[in-house]
Formats: sequence, structure tokens, C-alpha cells
Amino acid sequence: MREVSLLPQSFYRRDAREVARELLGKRLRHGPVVLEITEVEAYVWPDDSACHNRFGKTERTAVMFGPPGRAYVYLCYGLHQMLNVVTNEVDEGAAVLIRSCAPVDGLDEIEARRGGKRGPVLLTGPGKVGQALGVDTSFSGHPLYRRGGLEVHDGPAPAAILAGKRVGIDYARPEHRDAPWRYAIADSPWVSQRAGLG
DNA sequence: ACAAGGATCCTCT
DNA sequence: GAGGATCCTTGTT
Repeated sequence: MREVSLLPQSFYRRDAREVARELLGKRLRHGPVVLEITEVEAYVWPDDSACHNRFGKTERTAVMFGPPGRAYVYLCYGLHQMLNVVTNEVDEGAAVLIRSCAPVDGLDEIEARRGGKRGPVLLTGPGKVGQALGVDTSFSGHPLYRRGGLEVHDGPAPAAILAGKRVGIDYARPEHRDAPWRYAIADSPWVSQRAGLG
């Protein structure tokens, strides 16, 4: 790929919604696989009844309350590895969920990990991103701003961004369930559940 | 120690 | 559009 251009830890030390919007177009890299981030969701501090921080700091969510710029990976429905990026200051539990990506490099590896599938179905959904990238809960706490292993690099800013409601959080209070904290690159085919984005 | 439910994906209809 | 897979985290007893 191009020049090494890791995002600094300071990039992540602010509100999750701001980090989420700016992560669009950036690159996730893990070994031969390089992905462009195309869709994200912000889970914010301090008041968000959809966020895992709603029970306070627990064993699982402790990394969310730690330093920004680290991975927060958790298991969903017993089988999906969900990759998040920790934001905000220490002791503030917030993160950005990576929902969809587009392939940049390592397509053979991506397709192999995704069962030989082709096209947008490869990477449009958070469980798919985790599988294609080859991450699991053992990556939780891994610093993304240092070289080695899973990394986040700079990338071209998108021309236009769409926002909409977050997906799969019907249990949250209305003001959080309906908040437009999901962001995607406009006109990208690599976006899940396009309905609801505007 | 237990029961409940989940920031999803795939297959089939 | 509906349902099952699959197991960990959490709150409660």
C-alpha cells in the first residue's frame, strides 16, 4: 500500500460522533488485508442507553473506559466479532463501531475468510468486517495508533456523508434509539441497510 | 448459581 | 420476511 501514515492517538481523544465521521475513508490494516471504512456508528459518553457503558465499567467494557485509540472487540450473538474504536478521555466509556468497509488490498484473503463470497456482501455488516479482518475478542485493548498487528491509517476524506439512526438498538430509550449517530460514505455500495440513511 | 437476551448473519420461502 | 445459530455478559437470587 502507500506510505505508512498511522493516525495518532490524539485523533481518538474526542467525542465519538466526531471521531466516527472522520473515520470514514480511513484505512484498517491487519497483515495483508487493508479495508477502507465506509460505515460507522457512534456510542457516546456520557448518556447513551444504547451503549455498553449503560451498566458502568464492567470486565468486558473496561477497555472502553481506558485510553482512546484502542480496539474494543466483543462477541455478539455468540458468534460475531464486533470491532470498535475507543474514543474520548480515560474514564469515559465511548466507542465507534465499524459497520462496513470496502476492500483496498488482500482481496484473496478477505474472500477466503468470508467463505468465497464476492461483492458488497463481503464487508457490509459489523460481523462480516470482524471476520474478514481476522479479529476476535483477544484483540480488545490493542492500540491502533502503533505499528504492528491491527492498525488504522490515514485515507482520503469522502466527498459527502450520510447520517441515520443506529441499527439493532430497539431496547434503547427513544432519544437514543432515534439519534442520527450512524454515518456512511454517500454513494458507496459498501454500506449495510441503506434504508434509513439520509 | 441461574435465566435472559443481544450494536448479527445466513438460509429458506 | 421469518427464524435459527450460538455463547458470553449481565443482573438477580
